Amino acid sequence: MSSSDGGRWLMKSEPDVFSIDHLRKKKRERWDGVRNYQARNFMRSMAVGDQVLFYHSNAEPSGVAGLARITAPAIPDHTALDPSSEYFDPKATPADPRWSMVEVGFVEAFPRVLALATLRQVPDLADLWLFQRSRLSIQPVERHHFDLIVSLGRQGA
DNA sequence: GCCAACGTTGGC
DNA sequence: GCCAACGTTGGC
Repeated sequence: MSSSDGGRWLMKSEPDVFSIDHLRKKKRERWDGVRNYQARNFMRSMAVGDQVLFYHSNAEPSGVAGLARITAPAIPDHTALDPSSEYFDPKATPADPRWSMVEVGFVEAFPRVLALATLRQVPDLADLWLFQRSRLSIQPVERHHFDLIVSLGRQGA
């Protein structure tokens, strides 16, 4: 896979809930349950084919576990309208569902998770959003950052 | 399990 | 519209 002209993103998931191996088995998954406006707005700006760093959060170790890509653009997140869903939002309505989700497809898993602690030691990654915006679950990634992380991840760094 | 960071809510 | 209280995220 070479660099495309599309967008590049980092998306976090807790591997106990949904890991890169879950995505590998399912091939595609709807990224529902995002309840943060900034993250939602980034999803709305995604295009099919955009590349994604799949990040394991709250993990041992936390870090980038592999690559995914966007396989369907943002549509309303129906879980916000479902009272039985843990993601139910009483303020969401069919006319204004408030929240969005994209579909993500598996691309590859790194030989091992590229740990956050390792990323922090790479000088060229010093201004990665991940370090400053640690609570933002979906964020854009600069091309040079993305390519470097992919290179390190494939090496099993 | 602790706690810092920070987004959201709600009283005023 | 400010801001204190509260809840959540996520590293360690």
